[in-house]
Amino acid sequence: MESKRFVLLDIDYITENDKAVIRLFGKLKGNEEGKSLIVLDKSFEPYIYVIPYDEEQCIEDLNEFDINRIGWARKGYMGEIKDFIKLTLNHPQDVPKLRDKIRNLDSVKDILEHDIPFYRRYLIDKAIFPMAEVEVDGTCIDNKSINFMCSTDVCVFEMNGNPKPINSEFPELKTLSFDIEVRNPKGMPQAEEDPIIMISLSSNKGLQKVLSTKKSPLEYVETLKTEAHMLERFVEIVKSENPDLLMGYNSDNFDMPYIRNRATKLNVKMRLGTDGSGLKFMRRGYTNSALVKGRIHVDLYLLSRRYLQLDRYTLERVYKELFDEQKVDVPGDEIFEYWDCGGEKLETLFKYSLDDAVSVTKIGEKLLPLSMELTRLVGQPFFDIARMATGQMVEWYLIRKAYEIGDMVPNKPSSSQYSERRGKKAAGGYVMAPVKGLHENIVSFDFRSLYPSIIISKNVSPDTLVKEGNDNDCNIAPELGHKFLKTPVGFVPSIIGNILKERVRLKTQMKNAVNPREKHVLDVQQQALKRLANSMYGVYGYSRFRWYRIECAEAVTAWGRDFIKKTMLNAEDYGFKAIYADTDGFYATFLRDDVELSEDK
DNA sequence: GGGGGCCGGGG
DNA sequence: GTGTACGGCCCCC
Repeated sequence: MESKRFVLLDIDYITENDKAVIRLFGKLKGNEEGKSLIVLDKSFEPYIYVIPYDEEQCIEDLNEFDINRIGWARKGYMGEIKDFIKLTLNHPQDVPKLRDKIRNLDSVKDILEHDIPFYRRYLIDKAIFPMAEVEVDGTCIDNKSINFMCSTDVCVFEMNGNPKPINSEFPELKTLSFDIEVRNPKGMPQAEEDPIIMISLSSNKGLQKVLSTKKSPLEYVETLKTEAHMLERFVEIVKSENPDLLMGYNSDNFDMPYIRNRATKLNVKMRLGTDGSGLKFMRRGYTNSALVKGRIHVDLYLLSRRYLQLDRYTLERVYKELFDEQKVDVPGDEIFEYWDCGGEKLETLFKYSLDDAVSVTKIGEKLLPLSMELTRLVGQPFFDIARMATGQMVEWYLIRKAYEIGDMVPNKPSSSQYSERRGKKAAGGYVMAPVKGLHENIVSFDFRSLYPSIIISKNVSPDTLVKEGNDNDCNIAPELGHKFLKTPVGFVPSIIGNILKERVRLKTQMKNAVNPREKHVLDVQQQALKRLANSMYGVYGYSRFRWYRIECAEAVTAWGRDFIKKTMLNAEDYGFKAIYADTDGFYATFLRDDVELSEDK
């Protein structure tokens, strides 16, 4: 028995002898620093909860199914502590197979926690976080015995017991950015016909290279005989560089699928994964994502859309925004001409291609830290976080917190619940149309984190919402009259409260920090908390969310409107006349100068 | 004003 | 994969 300490990069599961085996992908720390690791855990089992109408009958009915075992669990649910049947199944895929049959039993009222993917369940139950360090005990196993082909030098390790989370610093990751150029003389590239002519690579450790089938005096150009050789060389470089992150721009929907299609046509195996596996594609709603096992493929287009507020999100535009520099530009429909022409034109194309990959590396350096912190906060894989809307992050954060305090996680809405919810919409924030004209002496007022503050101060939460009760014990929302218990502190308010407290702590620490790098890390951490707190209100109003409660959404905005209107009236007494208001702040002109300016809020 | 359709990025 | 999730803008009635 030995132990391994590593940065947890990613997680999935495979099936061996009809049983699920969790795989933790990591980078080793300590004396084998930098080597890739795959930890296997064969001991984790899928489970769901059942609320019975008739316990005895229910257990009898459940025994008819091919399930592993039946037990009991005590959990908090809708503000009460209750006992639930815990059903342990043989395989994660038995859950979607059996859940409808179980739910439809006459002895069953409902089933719970049947829609939490197995790998996510693992991270939550074992209290481990991606992008942080983990320690495991176990034994190394022979690499070849698991039929891993063409893998990078990787340690495969079978785990005993539980993984231990290590309180660790922000890990330093190796990134490799890539970009392809295609010869497409007729409109948009068609993988059936148009070959890849260049693959540019750029790492955060100094590698800069362009693979191509044409020659160039430029020292960073490496010429390969054929397109197939170029793809093989790309795989070779990824293996030798062994990056943790593979980055592209719109690579989920362009580069990766294109590479896959060309590689299939040319019969090249793109074994980019640390387990020797090829490219995989997942449908995620309206779009695709491309994944490489053991490395994290990040598409910066998605992150740019999430974190930057721009009119357009071309690589050029994003780069300009972050670095205020113009990139080399070659119009897409002229690339084939630059390529065919040769000479200086070709040289420009090489430069452009490398510049794209280098820009991706630089943009990554700006955008990745926030996603990293959100990953460490929410506790779901970086791959998922980089493709998740903030509202979803909030939900997964709450799911983890619910598990920590022994609360049951509400179900996702069924399609009928969803369509019913979609019909209702909570009224929004107060908006006052701007007063026309040129104004002078403008003052702006805004509430710091208005909605999070309301949720906390009014204890707005699904588990504190009451239909009946003594008004004295309740906060009552204006306009609508929704009531919320003053005590105990609700689930969502307590979590937002902790987030805001932690944020204050980080900001103080930040102010006192001397080291600029430390300051920056703390700043990103507090930004991540801010994002999470500010999005938390959304879980009440978005029809797809588990903690959806229209009364909570309505109450929050009603209090918000109430506060801002009262503040505007109040401000008039001090000589301010509001000229424009929106949700959590307003602009006013100062009419009198005999009153001293007071602090806002 | 509200529902349906389309598009984003990439070459 | 304990799958199938966007949001803004334009057009048209």
